[in-house]
Amino acid sequence: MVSTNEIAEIAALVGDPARASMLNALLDGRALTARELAGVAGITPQTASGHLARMTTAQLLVVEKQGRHRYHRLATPAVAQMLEGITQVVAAGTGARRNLVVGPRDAAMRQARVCYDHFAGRLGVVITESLLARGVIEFGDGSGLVTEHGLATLDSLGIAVLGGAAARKRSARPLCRPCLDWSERRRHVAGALGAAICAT
Amino acid sequence: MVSTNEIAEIAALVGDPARASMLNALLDGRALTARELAGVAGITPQTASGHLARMTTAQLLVVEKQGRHRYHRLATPAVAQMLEGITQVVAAGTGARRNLVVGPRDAAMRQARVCYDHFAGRLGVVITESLLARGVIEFGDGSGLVTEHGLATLDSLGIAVLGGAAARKRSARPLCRPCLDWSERRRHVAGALGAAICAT
DNA sequence: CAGGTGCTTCGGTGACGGCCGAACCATTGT
DNA sequence: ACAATGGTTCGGCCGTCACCGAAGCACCTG
Repeated sequence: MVSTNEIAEIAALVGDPARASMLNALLDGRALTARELAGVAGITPQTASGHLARMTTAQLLVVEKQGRHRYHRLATPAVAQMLEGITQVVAAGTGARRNLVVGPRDAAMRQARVCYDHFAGRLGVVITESLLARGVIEFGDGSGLVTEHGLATLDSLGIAVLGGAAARKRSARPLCRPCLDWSERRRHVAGALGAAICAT
Repeated sequence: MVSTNEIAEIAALVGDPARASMLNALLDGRALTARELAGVAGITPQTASGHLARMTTAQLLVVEKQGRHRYHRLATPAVAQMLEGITQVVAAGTGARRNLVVGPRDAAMRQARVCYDHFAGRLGVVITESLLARGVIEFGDGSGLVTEHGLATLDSLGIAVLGGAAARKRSARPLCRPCLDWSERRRHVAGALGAAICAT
């Protein structure tokens, strides 16, 4: 059973303005650093660090250390849904017709959304499906790769995936990584390939 | 736009163990008094009164004064959904398979649930649909009534809707009121008729 | 009109927690 | 190896808020 104390614990975490700002900034699925989150919350980095640590131990966030940066992201889609639920209550309290304004914008958001630097949402999923069907990319478990055939195809489309063979080995960033989208619950292309497509 | 401060304000309200207990006790749609809520929260009535006042001004609760009692109830279904969302996060954090335990019980809950004193859930909706199809009741906007034909039908089923003609006029309580169910989002019979059917 | 009950308001106390300054690790680049 | 940068930990300050005792208000009942 879920005790009320646990509910209060989670709610209290969201109940601080600084933490609420950070969670809100992470709502679109991006992964931000502690400094960036401190900026949006209007607090110093050391204070933000404490907040982030607490939210991470409470399973609200997950960290992904990458070099000297630590990217923070919402742990599960359930967290986003919870925030959505709270927002609904706020909207219902401050004025009922607020939904009419948010509704269309939200629908457009779901359609073509940018997740950090690559396409997400329905558009991103469709693109990914197409690339998979044409044999341009392949997905393993937790990783992805671009086929030789796919590399040529992308070049012909004017998508510069890599600067050169040298850069290919240097780049610590995964070239093609599956990323589970929240609204669609399906994989889409992330990593350098996703960014390149998005730039094009 | 919904500011993060408003989100934090609402979340902070839920973030207190005492208030979370009270909200949890009100989750099934019942209306409880301040004393009862103080009991479930384990605090004195005067402390509970302060909590209830704050939640009422924040539009989380509505009060219904009835004699010297003051019944407190969740203001909107959105509040219940918000609590549901928080609970989901708690369940996801404390162990993923918790849903397997809660799931069946929750499903049974959705099937035949009692909302204060009348049927809700899927069973309640089905009954209501049936009554509507047979012309026993009719729904307007925000109110409902029992037809003459329906009164006879209910009598033949052994459902004592009214004690007598005198009681019919006395009762300040609406005889048949549509009540929007949370899980089904569809109307079901509330009021005295719902209570009578439930008793039978 | 008393007497009783439910509820709220007021005052004071205590503790939890957010905040920042300063010092301390870790990683990168020159 | 040495600065530089991002991030975390520690110590102390201060505001906010939950809590209860006591008194006051509102409403039923005899």
